[in-house]
Amino acid sequence: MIPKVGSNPMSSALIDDLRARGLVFQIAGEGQLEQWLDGGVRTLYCGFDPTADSLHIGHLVPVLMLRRFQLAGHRPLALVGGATGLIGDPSFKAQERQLNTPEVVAGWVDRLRDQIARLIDFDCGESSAVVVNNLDWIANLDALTFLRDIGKHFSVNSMIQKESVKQRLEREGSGISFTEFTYMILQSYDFAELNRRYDCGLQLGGSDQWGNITGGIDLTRRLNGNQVFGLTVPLITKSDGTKFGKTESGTVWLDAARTSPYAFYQFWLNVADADVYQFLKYFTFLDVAEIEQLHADDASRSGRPEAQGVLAREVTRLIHGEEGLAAAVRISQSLFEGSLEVLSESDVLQLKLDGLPSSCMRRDAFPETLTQLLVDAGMAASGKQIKDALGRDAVFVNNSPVGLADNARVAACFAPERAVHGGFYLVRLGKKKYHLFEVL
RNA sequence: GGAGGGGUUCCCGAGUGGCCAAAGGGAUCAGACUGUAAAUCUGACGCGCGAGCUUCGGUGGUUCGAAUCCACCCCCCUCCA
Repeated sequence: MIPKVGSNPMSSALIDDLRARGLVFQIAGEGQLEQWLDGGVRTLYCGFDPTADSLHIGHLVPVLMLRRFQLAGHRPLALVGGATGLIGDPSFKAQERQLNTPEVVAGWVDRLRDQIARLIDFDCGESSAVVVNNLDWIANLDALTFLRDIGKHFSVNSMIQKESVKQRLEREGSGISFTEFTYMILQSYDFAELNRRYDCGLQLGGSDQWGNITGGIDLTRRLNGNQVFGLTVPLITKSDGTKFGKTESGTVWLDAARTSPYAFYQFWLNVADADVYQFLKYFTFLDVAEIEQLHADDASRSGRPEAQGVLAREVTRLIHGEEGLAAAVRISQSLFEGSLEVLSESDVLQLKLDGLPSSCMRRDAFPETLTQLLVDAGMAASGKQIKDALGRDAVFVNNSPVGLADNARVAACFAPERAVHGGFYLVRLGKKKYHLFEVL
């Protein structure tokens, strides 16, 4: 549940809470930021560049930060980088990025705006959020104005000192184009412009944005004579050292069409014990004390912790709403806890609608082998893997085990009398992979 | 422009004429154990149900036979100008 705005009106308490959650990595203007926040309703912003048609869970912490500030009574601006997305941020990137066409980027901007809009409140009085697009002030910026009025404030000497571009400057083989090198200037200009237009005084970002944020702070002081602040959140890491936000099937997106609510829910449900309490602090609005209590309770009990379930429900509800959460829970329960026989026909159809991987085929169009069929369905990368699973009795069609001997007997495995509700077959590979086949 | 080093299967990295679909490690997939964890152990890991087919920067060549030898080309790294 998203708490109501104004539930935590004390701003210095906000920073304390953020620190307790481990959400503060660096602060520019340390010491003065708290006072500034305590002085009234403040405006802050965080930018999101359109690099795809959806945000992914890597973007979630900064978006939720906007929400956290809003809950504390401040006004968040969500900036979508319609202009900066056309340039490409070089920060800590190993290589020059491929440019996307303006049409494509514009389409992505719309998608991101819709996604962000669902997570912050646009109708809560003076804390109401605003979505802005830097294309509005950068598109018509002419070269001379840019060079004389903005560029003059930047020292190349200091720009090349920034850690975020250092490796690109020093590394042989992969340099940096002038285009990407100027990215920092555009983002800095955003801050100054938002300060001028909205009296925005704080920029949030990931730790990789530190260089761009301090650049904006300097420019705002020079251009507008105002002192503004910066705050970065830490890079989300996992205890096992692997990259956060990726699964075997790739990035975990916020868009339900790319990552189903079921898959999304499962992602959080499978978070390691060593990470789950920290993630609860990062990704939910539960009180830190509440999370600590949950941690203590889990530790005092043997068996499976409850934290993953709490995390999965909270975050899935936040992103996909009560309906999305209900769908995810429904599928998870029927697959992992219930038995398939008890599913009604509408339940089976619902599994499909709820995002369980599924495919439809004609009975007379079966491939020759199960390996082929399941690879085509995307259940494994190669027939070898299916073969291995078949040999270990790890494949089930509607809960009936099928083995290596059945490989060439596809029709028998999918015999009409084995179907559920006419023509449905739920194939399980291993413990967690499911695929629903509808055979006509 | 000159001198040297290097490009191997998803990644790192061995391999310098047949025993090589190519050591070892990582990642990944499956099994056991569990909690739809972690750790550990086992198996798989170019493609193919199989016969078999296709790989070792590229193109040609030598050879009964090449990732390994030769020629040319492309790319990367280090040092010197």
